[in-house]
Amino acid sequence: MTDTVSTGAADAPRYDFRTAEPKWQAAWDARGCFQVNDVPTDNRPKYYVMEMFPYPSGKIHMGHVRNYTLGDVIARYKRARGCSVLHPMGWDAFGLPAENAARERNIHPAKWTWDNIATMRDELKRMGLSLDWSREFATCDPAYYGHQQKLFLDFLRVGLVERKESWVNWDPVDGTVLANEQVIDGRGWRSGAPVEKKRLSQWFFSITKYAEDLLAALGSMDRWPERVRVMQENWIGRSEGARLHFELTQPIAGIDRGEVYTTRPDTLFGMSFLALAPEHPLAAAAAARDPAAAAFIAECRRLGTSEATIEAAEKRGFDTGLRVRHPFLKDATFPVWIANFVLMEYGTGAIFGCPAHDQRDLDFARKYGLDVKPVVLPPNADPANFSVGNEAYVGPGTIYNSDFMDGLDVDAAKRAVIAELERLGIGEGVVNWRLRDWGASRQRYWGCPIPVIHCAACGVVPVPDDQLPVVLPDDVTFDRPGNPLDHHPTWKHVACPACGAPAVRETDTFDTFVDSSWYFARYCSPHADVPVVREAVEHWMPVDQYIGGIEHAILHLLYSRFFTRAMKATGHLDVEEPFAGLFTQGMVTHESYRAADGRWLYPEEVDRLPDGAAIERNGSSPVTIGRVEAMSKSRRNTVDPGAIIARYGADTARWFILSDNPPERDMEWTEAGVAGAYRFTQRVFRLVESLAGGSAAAPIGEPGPAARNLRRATHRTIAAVTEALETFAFNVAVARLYEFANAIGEAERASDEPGLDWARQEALETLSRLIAPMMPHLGEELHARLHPSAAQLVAELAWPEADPALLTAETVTIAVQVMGKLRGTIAVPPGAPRDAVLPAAKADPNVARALEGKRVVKEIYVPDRIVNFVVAG
RNA sequence: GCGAGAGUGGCGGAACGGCAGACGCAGUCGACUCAAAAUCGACCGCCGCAAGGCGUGGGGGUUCGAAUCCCCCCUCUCGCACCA
Repeated sequence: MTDTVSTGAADAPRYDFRTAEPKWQAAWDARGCFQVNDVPTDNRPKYYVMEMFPYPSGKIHMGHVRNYTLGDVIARYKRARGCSVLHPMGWDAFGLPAENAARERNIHPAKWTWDNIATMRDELKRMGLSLDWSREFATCDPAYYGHQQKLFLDFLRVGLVERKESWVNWDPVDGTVLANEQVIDGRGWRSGAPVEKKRLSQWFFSITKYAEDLLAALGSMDRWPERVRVMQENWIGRSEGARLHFELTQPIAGIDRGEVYTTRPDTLFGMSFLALAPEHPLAAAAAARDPAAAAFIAECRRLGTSEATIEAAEKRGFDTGLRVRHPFLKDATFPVWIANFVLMEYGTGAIFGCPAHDQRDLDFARKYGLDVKPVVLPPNADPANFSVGNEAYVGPGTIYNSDFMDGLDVDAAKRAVIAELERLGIGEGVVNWRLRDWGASRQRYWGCPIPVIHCAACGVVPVPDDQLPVVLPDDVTFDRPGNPLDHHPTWKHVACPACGAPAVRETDTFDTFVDSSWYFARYCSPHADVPVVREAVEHWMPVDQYIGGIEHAILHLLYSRFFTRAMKATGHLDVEEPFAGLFTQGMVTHESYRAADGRWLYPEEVDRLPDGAAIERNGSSPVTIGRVEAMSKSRRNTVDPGAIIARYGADTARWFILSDNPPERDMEWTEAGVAGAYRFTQRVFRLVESLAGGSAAAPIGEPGPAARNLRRATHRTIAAVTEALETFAFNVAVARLYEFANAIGEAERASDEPGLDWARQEALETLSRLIAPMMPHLGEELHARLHPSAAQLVAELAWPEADPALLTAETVTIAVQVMGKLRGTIAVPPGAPRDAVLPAAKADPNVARALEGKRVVKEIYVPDRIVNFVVAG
């Protein structure tokens, strides 16, 4: 055949993604390319890749596109590498926005949610993701949440769930309780309203029972980002110290002592006061007899955690007039204060204050004129002169002024004092955790009902398994504040399953984080009539690669780790860690635009001028170009994926999003970048068109140099792209494919030498397959054009293998340095011997000039890399 | 304050201790066009006419050789933050 190099023709064939993309999506679908069995029927290695499932808020956004593209590249690559790949998708479908829509627009939350799911499913399908759609589910479906109720009841049976009264975070705007994890800087994570403290009866998952294990396991999770592990570590917050009690000189309201937790028991002799959290029972006892104390406590509560944050530096206290005895100093007593900086949630809600060696205690002591008595002497300090000013001494040193601890260092003193406290029976060494149990009750309609019944006679009665699922009623109204389930005329009134007497259903629903704490397990057997089928989860779990945003570093990921352990404890599965590998992607950002009158403008409302300035599209008034920041509706710097896919195709969107930068960093979405990616799809298509479908035979004799070089480029690209995909360096994989396309284009221009078409055929075929994880539709289209009668799709083909013999170039260029500075390059065969290379290096004119008149004292030669002459003088 | 990460052309970014800036975007010039778009070709770190010099946040060090390893410092981003 002859080479018909079509370059630059105006009528060059154009890749029509509008017909190609639906065509290949239908082909994958028809052949069930991405479906796997719950329990394997072959012995291929399993690979479970999953992205965080979306909340069906309306339409997909660019963050989804990035997330699902990343996962899809991995899924397609692993499939080509011979794995049986589980790649599922579903919907995190319960949540407050659905109720807000109901209140604001009078749409039922279920309808709003299912309509959004339909829209978003459609959009995801247009992306050409290699998902097993037969596993799709939504968490708002009783077929899902009924099993969640079963899990809850199982957890209840083994004591991993309990109902207890506690101080909770109350969001006055959303009208619900929030978990600690959902309070950001003292404000509700959704509403942004200052959170109040309330005492309520709530359901708690006993996540603290696994504190030790959740922390210890982080150490071996080497495929998680360091960042996330550290965040979880801090959140779990292990500390070692002592718990001890102080006797009150006079009991109050039946209380005769106060218990504190400290990590510095070695400073016990430096005590000058005891401080209570405002919510502490002893504080309440003091308030009961002293209106001033009550007023102080009320003031603390009114300020709440939110404004307390703003006033963080301001320490406030109230002296109750109570006094406690020191455990070791016979006659010493100390005042008991209520202090706003002591947290009821941590330790025992009470501390002993040692101002000399704790900055907070020192600030407090200075403000209220309390004693400051040093008991740790810094190295080389003079005990007669050492004193503490406005900075507490928290470093190492020798204990003094401390009776039996005198002369010990800090660690030895801690051991000594704990031993003494234990001997006297007034305290003990303990490990303390910052982690709290997970309060999961929410006073909301659009969530999974908590399957218990409250009976006046029997107490809390679990709903019997055979009455599950407890289904949400459809006929609810949103015309008044509060929980519609509670307002419903009949739903909550049921007979007690134990005694048959009239009883009341629990009207709280679960925190939606419960829904997402086990969905990865449900995907393994999504249609089973039990929560999970053991055989299926044992085959597929853990998730080999989980991908999502960093914003879930604590909440979702920690809850899921807990749930997996609890499911193991209740016999549902047999793994501890749900996610063996975790990848956290960066955000998608965009420039923001502002009109002269301050209105934010969408990118499509703005035109860029050649000089870089911007004007409004319909009016030519100037536009201020703002910062590049995360896409958000409020700043209107969003780009609708649906519009991009309609205009450029899914492959272009996928290619650009992968090519821009490393996936863990924030990427900037730009129109120019998308256009560049689109041009590449057309260029690659033209390369294949130019070969015009024939299959070229191998040459009889030795192929020409252009053919040989192209073959080497082909095999080196296979190796390079493989390596890049293995390490998540998708931007590098893209770069290697650009280079490869350039190499193919160059070969095209070579003379019609023997074997060139044959080498081009191999190159293009390889290109179609290497490109397919990123641009699957284009990959199929190229493959079909190269092999019009092919029986298999690229999606069904194995990954190309690089021939090791073709991985090195025929000649290598070696850099020649003199004293570490580059003076020239020489071309030699790979692995050329030292005594052939060094004379050639010296013969290079530039090198010769640099060596002139110098004495070479050392010659460094690293084969295929470098020559370096070290000279004297 | 504590912790984690990052500083490389106009921009995004490449680079087992071995030719810094691959690849893309933007830009410049040229070809093809009546013209434009598209396409194709060439150029594209800084200073310099050139020879050459200088260059990976700054300063030291190790090495024949450092963006890369070690020490000190600076800046930025993110997370946590009264946790006793």
